[in-house]
Amino acid sequence: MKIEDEIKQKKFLNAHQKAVINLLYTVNWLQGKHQHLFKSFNITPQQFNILRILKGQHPNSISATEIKSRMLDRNSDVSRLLDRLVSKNVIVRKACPTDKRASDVNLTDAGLELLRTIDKKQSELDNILSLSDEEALQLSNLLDKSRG
Amino acid sequence: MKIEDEIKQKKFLNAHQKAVINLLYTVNWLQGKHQHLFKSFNITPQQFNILRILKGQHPNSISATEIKSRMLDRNSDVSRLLDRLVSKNVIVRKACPTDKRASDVNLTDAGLELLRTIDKKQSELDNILSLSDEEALQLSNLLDKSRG
DNA sequence: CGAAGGTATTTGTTTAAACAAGTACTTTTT
DNA sequence: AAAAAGTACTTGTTTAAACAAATACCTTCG
Repeated sequence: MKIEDEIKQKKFLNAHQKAVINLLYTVNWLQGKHQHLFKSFNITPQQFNILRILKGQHPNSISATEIKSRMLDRNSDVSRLLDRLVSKNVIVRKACPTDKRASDVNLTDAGLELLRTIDKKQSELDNILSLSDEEALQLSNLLDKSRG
Repeated sequence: MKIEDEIKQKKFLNAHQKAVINLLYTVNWLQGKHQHLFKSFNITPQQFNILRILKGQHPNSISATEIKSRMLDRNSDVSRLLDRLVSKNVIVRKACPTDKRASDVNLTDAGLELLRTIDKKQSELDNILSLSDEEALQLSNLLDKSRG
């Protein structure tokens, strides 16, 4: 369905404005799908984002600051996001031996297990976009270019 | 800058996954820009979204339900969003004469004035994306297709 | 060395999102 | 016409964002 019909706005000032609104609308739709999947595992998309980053690093640990720099939303309150993940027993925070200000964050066995479980449903996520591989690539390239 | 470098993740499972992550990342970036602009007017992007919908309708009124159906984020708590706009004196809520459950929402003069002021800065928004008109259109079409 | 400045993270506070449940109608159905 | 079902919100509550400020530690430089 075209964006004009989705939000019942027939006219846009120009192609840029239309693309911006379409981006905002589409990601909202996308986040809804993500939330639905993650909710069954009792985590939020942002929490999954952190788990994904930790997995890429596993079995090495990583600091909160480094996590923040890799997050999709860098304005996040990483400190309290980590608190929530600790209370779910999927990550652990240890004091960094070389820098007492910093913390080393790691996945727990339970965290790894959770990621494995989610991975099994990952296919549902990967095929959310109704695009061919070539179109997906084209979209990604346009997005890279969009950010200037 | 490519998404790989932005989030320091070199490998993606496939083109779909990369496009999904790029979408989430790009919109986050985009919302940051929007928030920065709207903050100077003391409103949130969602509040602006509602004002924009009301403007498209002006001088006619529109119900809360209809506003919700046109919003970019349809899960919003429209009721309290409208409360906040009322308390800022930019909209008014009247009882709908034909349906006592419904409310008629309208922009106030102050609301129109606010929109005019924002419009003057609109050009900053319209050129956020570093894309040609053709590319913007192409992006919009890919997004429409993405949602299936 | 010791002040000055930078970094990593936590904490506080205000505001908004998320989800469920309630209220007051209106419309449909029997 | 009265019960049942649907609609248009509103309210309550829990959880998370947003933004500013504080804390504790590291680094640098005179």
